Amino acid sequence: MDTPRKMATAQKIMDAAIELFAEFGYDGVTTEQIAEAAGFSEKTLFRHYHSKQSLLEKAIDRYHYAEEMKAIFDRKLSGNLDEDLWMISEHYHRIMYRNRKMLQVIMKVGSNLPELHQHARRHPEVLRNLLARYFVMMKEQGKLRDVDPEKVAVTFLYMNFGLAQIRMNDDMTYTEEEFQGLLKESVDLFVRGVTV
Amino acid sequence: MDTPRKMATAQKIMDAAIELFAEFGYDGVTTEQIAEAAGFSEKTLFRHYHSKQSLLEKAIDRYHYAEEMKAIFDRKLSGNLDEDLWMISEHYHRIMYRNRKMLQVIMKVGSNLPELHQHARRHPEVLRNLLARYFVMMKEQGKLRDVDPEKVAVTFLYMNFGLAQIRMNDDMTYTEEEFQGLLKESVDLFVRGVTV
DNA sequence: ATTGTCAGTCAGTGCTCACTGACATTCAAT
DNA sequence: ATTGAATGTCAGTGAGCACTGACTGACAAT
Repeated sequence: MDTPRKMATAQKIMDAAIELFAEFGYDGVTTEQIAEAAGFSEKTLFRHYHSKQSLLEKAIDRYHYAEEMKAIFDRKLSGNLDEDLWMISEHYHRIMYRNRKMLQVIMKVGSNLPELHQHARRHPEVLRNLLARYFVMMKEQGKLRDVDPEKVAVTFLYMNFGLAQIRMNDDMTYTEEEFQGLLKESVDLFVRGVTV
Repeated sequence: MDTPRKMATAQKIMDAAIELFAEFGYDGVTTEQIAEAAGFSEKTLFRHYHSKQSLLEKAIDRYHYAEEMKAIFDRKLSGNLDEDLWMISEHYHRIMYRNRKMLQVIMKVGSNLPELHQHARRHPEVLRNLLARYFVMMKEQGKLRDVDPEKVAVTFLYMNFGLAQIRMNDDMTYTEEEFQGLLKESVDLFVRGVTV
């Protein structure tokens, strides 16, 4: 049976693992270090996860984002370019920030674990398609100047991806407010760039 | 004496090392694999680099970009926003593409090697300052609308950084031409976004 | 008081890996 | 043909690491 106590320790161990994997990489961390950081013995780690790799794999299941973005596109779009893009950006960065540790892990894991890469690469792909569809729609409604919606989608996606990097590491070069200001300016710039 | 033969093997070994580090990460590659990929015995690797880490460190000396970007700003700017930004982007992406393997290495190395991170983080910082100064100048000359030059610089930098990611891995989702087209559209969009 | 669950201890196994030393071999230049 | 530098071979060392097994202790529910 999965008692709450059991789950709590499993959780703590995973938290510690993600934290350490993000900083030092999968190969850069020992199971002993993970266990110690979680406050348990190494033995306990192996009782909950039968291998180091399975621990990583379970952690990856935490990493969502495609699904969440899809939901946003399905429900919340107004048709106002400025509003929509701002909203999309906000959600995107919230998701990226929440998952930043796992993202660092994924970026650091090499091709040793190929399934992981496939898995991770799917997500931005989904978002790109959602954005492209959206821009096609907007163009049909005459809300864009003569641009290639695909390219515009990619530009918007990677602009945001780039900006998200700023908050990946924990150095506080930007406060939350400063970052929001930066985002605001970026999205505004982008909207001006694609409208007439 | 450093004979040409000696240098050639040292070079081959380093090339192989960078290639493998980029794909599997520093900890994910053995010295034996590196030597084999380079076509030499492991022993020879250690005769040229007295440790695995020193091999990585020597490799990092290859990684330039701040200096190159500085040179571009010093000489080649015309004052025409569109031209300048397009030129800067082009150079940036050429440098990033040339150094892509090392960039992958750097991104994958964990905090085990902190000097490396410091070293790497300096480069975008320099470029950001160069861009900020440039946008301040342009604004003084009345070539920008009422924007914050710092934020504009950061947006431009990270937009390009994001786009550079597209070509980091060797999956050929974009051809060289398609990528240039994408860049063109991005820079164009950006220029429209910051001018009146 | 008993029993089941979860965690700790400790000693250990088997493997991998960075790195070495002694000696043999290849190769290029004279 | 000789020499010296560069590379190969092979066997090994010592450390680190994922992972295990046998056993003990803490605690909560019945």
